[in-house]
Amino acid sequence: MSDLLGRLRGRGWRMTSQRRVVAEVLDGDHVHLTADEVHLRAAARLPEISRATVYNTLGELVALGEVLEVSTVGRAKRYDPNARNPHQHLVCSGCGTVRDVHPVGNAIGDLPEEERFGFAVGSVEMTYRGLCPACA
Amino acid sequence: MSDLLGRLRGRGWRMTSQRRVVAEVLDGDHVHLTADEVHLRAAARLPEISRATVYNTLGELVALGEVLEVSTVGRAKRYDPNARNPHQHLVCSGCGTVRDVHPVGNAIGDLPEEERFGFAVGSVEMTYRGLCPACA
DNA sequence: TTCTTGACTTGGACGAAGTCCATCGTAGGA
DNA sequence: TCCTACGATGGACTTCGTCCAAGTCAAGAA
Ligand SMILES: [Mn+2]
Ligand SMILES: [Mn+2]
Ligand SMILES: [Zn+2]
Ligand SMILES: [Zn+2]
Repeated sequence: MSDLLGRLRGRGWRMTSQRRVVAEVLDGDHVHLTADEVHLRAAARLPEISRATVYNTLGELVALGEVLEVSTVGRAKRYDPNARNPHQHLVCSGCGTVRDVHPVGNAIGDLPEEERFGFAVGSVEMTYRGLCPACA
Repeated sequence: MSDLLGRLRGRGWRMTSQRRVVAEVLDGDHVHLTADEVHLRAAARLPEISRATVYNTLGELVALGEVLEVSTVGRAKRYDPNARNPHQHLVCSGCGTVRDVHPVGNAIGDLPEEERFGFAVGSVEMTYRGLCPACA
C-alpha cells in the first residue's frame, strides 16, 4: 500500500495532505474501515480534514480499483485496501470482525450452465459467517 | 408462500389486512423487493397502509426466518421470501436484476483450516455478478 | 352479539449514511 | 514568483430506516 502514493502520482493525481493521510490510514492487512472510521483516524493526524473529502477520496480510490467496497447488512459500507489480492471475507456474527480469506476451488465453475440464465458471469463474492474465538 | 399466513396464525399473529397484503406481495419466484417497492405494491391494494407497518412486518418476517434480507452495495436492502430453499444470487451488473441460483460443490469446505482463524464457520453467502442478456 | 383490551397501525419526527454544491485554497507547472 | 485548474470545505439536502405517542381494531370473553 505504501506504493499507492506513487501509483496515484503516476495517474496525474495532485498530491495533497488530505489524500496522503487517507492513503496512510488505509495501510495494513485485514483493514476494512467504514468511511467514518477513516475520517476519525485521518482527523487524528489532520484535524481539519472534512467528511466530504474522505468520501471523495474513497470514491476515487474505488473507481481506480485501488480500494474495494465491501457491502454489509444494513450497516455502513467498508473500504478494503487489499484490492490487488483477490480474496473473500470471513465475518464474525458476534462482533463484526472481518478477515481476508482465500477459498480453494472454482466457485464460478460451480454455477451450473442451466442456472446462468444467459448471463455472462464474471465474478463471485463470498462471505463466510461464524463466531470468532472471542465471541464463541 | 400462500401457506405463510397459516404459519403466522399458528405463531399467534393477529391477522390484519396490512399483514395479509404484505404477505401477498411477497409471493412468487425470484422476488427480491426493497421495502419501498413492497410498500408501493401493498398500497396499490390497500392505499392507507403506512411505511412504518411495512418495515415492522418485514422485520418480523425476517426475525421468524420466513423472509431473508439480501444486502446490496450501497442501495436499499432487498427482501427475499424464498427462505425455505437455501440458495445464492446472480445479479446483473447493468440493471440489478436478481435471480436465485444453486451452485454445486461445498463452498464451506473450500475454506482451508488455516484460514478459519479459530472461527466456527456456519454459513456462506455467494453473489455471482455478470451482465444479463438484455444488458449485454 | 357486544364488550374489552392489548396488540397493531399510523404519520411524523428523528437519525445515520451518503451526495451535492458554491466557494475558497493550494499544488505544481510556466 | 505567479496563475489557475484541481481539490478541499462545510452545510444543505437526499435516501433509507427507526422510534414514538396516539388512535384503531382482531379476536377472545361473556
Ligand atoms: Mn478484505
Ligand atoms: Mn433469493
Ligand atoms: Zn467476534
Ligand atoms: Zn441486466
